[in-house]
Amino acid sequence: MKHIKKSSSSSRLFCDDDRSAAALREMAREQSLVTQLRAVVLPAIQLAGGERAEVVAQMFESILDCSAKAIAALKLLRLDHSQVDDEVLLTAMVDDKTRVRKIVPGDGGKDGDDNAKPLRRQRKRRRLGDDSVALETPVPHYDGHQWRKYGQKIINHTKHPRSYYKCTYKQEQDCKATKTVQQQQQQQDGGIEDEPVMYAVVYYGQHTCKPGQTDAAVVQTASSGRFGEGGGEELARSNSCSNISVTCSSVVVDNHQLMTASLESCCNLLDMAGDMATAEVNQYDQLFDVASFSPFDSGTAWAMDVN
DNA sequence: AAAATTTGACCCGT
DNA sequence: ACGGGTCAAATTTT
Repeated sequence: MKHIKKSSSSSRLFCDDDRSAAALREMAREQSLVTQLRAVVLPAIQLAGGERAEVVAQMFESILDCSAKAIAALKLLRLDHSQVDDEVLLTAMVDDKTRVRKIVPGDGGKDGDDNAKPLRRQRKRRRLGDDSVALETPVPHYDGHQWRKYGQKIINHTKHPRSYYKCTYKQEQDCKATKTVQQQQQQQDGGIEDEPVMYAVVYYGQHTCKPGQTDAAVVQTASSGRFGEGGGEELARSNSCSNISVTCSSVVVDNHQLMTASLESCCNLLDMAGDMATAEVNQYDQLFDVASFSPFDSGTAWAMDVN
């Protein structure tokens, strides 16, 4: 019987926290995998020509929507929890600011002060707590939507800039969806050479634009333009309150082996997709917009070169 | 010419 | 005050 007492409440908390965090990670991973699967499956179905493509696309959308909602719900729970046990958490995790975000209700802080500034326009700024979904993927551009880049920023302590996108139909249809994409730091050291470039994608808001006006023929390579050079890297998709990092992998036991195995399967999968697309393009020559469904562009190791 | 991206300034939450 | 999200003029691409 040593010091296993006073910390009992906090350790329990950590346990819960750990478990829910693990659950969140798994769910985010699921999202990443589904996203990647979609990038592989949809192009194939499209090329096979089928009215099924739309159905399948819808199903993918639904699946992703489900997990996004589940993630959001779980996050809310975590948030509540952390508020209730604020004191404990705050004292226990002083040095982990990113993990516990305390929500201060009042915070009058800096009001008054009505200086006469140029007052360009009232900008709504996204808040960190807003519902969002984050995930990591090698195919940040394929998500079935069209995006318009509206900014790029160099983020502290990161090697690659973050790109900001809003729905192409923001104007016409007032769609509020946005997303950010940022290439992940290549985690070297492992023996894995051709490790796929991964992008962190965070999705904010729901799409309210109607897909009807944007069928496959219209969907352009939302990213074929000029990326990759000076620093226009992109990321993929997500939408949650905090940054959940996911790595493509499958269920398992041994962490290390898991990573390796999953990465390999991931690469294989993507290679297959690349081959598929290339083959089809060569064969039909008219490529029915394969590119729009196979965002294997800049930086990544895809064999396909759209142009 | 129109549409999309780049880029630096602007602004706001922390 | 700082960091990062957004705006909008300039530039590039289509």
